[in-house]
Amino acid sequence: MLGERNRRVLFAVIQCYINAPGPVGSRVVTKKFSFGLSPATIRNIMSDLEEMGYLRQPHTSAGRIPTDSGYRLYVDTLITGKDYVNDELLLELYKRLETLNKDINYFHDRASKVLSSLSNYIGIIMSPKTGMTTLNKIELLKYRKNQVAVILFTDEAMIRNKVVSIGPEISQKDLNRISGYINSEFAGFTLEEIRRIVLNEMSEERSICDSLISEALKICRNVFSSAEGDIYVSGLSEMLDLPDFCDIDRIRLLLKTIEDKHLIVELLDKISASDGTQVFIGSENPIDEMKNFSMVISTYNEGSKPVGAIGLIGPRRMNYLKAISIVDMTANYISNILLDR
Amino acid sequence: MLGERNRRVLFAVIQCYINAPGPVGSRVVTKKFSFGLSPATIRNIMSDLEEMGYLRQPHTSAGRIPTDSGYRLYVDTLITGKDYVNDELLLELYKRLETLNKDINYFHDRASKVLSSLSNYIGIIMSPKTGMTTLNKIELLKYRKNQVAVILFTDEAMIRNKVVSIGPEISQKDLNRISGYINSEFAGFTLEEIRRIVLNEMSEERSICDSLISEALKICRNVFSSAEGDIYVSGLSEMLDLPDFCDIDRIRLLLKTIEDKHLIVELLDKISASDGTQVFIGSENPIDEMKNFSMVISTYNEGSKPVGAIGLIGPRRMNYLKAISIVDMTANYISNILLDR
DNA sequence: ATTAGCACTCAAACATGGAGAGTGCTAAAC
DNA sequence: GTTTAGCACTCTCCATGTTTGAGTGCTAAT
Repeated sequence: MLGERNRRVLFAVIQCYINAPGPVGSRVVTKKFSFGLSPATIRNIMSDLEEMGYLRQPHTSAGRIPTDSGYRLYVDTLITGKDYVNDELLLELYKRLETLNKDINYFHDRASKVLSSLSNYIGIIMSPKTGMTTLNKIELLKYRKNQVAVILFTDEAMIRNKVVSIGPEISQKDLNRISGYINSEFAGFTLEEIRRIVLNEMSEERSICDSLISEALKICRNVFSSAEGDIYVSGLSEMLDLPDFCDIDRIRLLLKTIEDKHLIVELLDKISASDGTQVFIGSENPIDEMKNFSMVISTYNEGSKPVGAIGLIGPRRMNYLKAISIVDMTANYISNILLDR
Repeated sequence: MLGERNRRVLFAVIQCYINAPGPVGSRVVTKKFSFGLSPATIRNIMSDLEEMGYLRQPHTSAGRIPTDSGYRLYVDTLITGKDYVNDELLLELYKRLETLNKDINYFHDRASKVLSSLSNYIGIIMSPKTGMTTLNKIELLKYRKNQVAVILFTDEAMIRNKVVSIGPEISQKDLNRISGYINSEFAGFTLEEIRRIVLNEMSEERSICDSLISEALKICRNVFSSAEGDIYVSGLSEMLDLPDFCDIDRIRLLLKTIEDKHLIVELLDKISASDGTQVFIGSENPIDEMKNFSMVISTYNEGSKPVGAIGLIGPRRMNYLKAISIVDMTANYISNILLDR
């Protein structure tokens, strides 16, 4: 088992490594921390830690760097400790998120910027997956000839609009009848449920006499079809300033993965079913392309229902303390805003 | 003046350089192109071209690479030639843009992806600057207590929505009166004009008795205040695959500029006042941070009015022929779609 | 159990030396 | 006069040593 002293040395190494990349030697540890032990003793301890798999040497006769299990131990201690809230950080965060209180529009965009600028890592926010959100009401507005604007209100205050082209011209009055019908029938259902019901209905009644209903169904299918959530990413450039990104191939891979989006959307989607803040360290990362990075992810809630996810992507050598704090606090802040309205 | 033969040699060098980075030597030119001249003669010509400022040597006894003025000459020839349309490319482009015909929603996103994937450079699209677009109609829909959803229809088929919090509760009936008033008063004006008028009105009648009008003005101010256009960027990762980006600092700078957006928005905004396809080569670039890159920009129109801009960002060593073709054709395609509806 | 001392190892930084590509110049050829 | 062959020269790139410094592991003394 891992003794208290060994653990303290491990954490010392991790902290050194987070502060400055590059293998950490025994002398450095004795200088920065006062263990009251000589470098030789530290060496022995570090050797033990290596055997246990918490540290590793990039090559013989270099210092040690933490392994993923080393980080894991460290992070677990942090999380159970829960003493990570930093007043200064909290204040800064609140200051920057304050505007969200006044104006909730485009909050994804702005909140992801806050995440990244405060942490210097990549901030991501996933808007509620359409499938999870429930319909508040729908409005159909005639726009031009043959075009209808569909305004979708959800209970989560996400509004989406879409222009749908229709065959025959429909009067605003008829549009009102359609929307009234949809609202009375479907309000409170999740968009995903509605999608399924509509698809069913369509396949059942292939030959619908009433052209109005047929048009209504067509509109519904169009609007409720795309069920994917969208993610907002920011802070790429800040992240490149970190010394970890001297390697161009890593940048390439990261950018590709992020531009692709679907892998991340998938992951965040799974996460948002669960609750609490999760940390993926390097190889723990479910996304293969990201096994060189760490992620801190949490969900934000509408009431008690998780509706979206936020997170940070950074190097393995991430400042986990800070990252976890930021993600945690931001998630809470957003949840509160959503609740208050 | 520049003789025909010299010009042909210059273009040969440029084409070699575009195909593969790295200084172009006299021998290579003679091998790839059949001028019927020996390397020595080519050397003399290249020396002349250097004196005229069209080529330069990165260091003594290396081959030549084109200067910005060299590229400029080349591009000008391309543009006046106008014979750059490539059938194969055209076909591919149309195939990919076809979906836009059916569903105009999110077309920025999709069109910028087409731009980038076809060119391997960065594709950008600027949505119509709000200031330029004209109001078709506005709809105010009651959403929750104290919240009104504002749906803004413009003549350019851009729809924007926003949630506005209001003080006292207003009935849907009153909202209809407000929107009716706005529509009758402002339809056909540009959003920028409306913004100015509203601001004026507010400062003039500080003490408005009718609380309804006062609320209406508040809503207007909120909705019409943000006049900035938004840009959509894609293809960063593809671009990194080019051999030009071995240097990490360039990537950093580029990413920063793109994330910042406002510089690019400003530029595209100026452009969209004018017409036609424009090319900025390296140092010609109005944006300082982008003086290591080239841009090809064009506008797309609603009828005869330019309403947005599209473009490509690539290395100086860009395939200008292809880039100009792609931008040109895409701009035309989008304009046609906007017209047809 | 801890520590001082010492030999050993390895990467990173710097220096050295062709090889190769390309130029500029001069003198000869057309 | 234009073009070309020939040759000396220059500069980068690459591979190969050499040095330096940080850091370890081991052993013997405390």
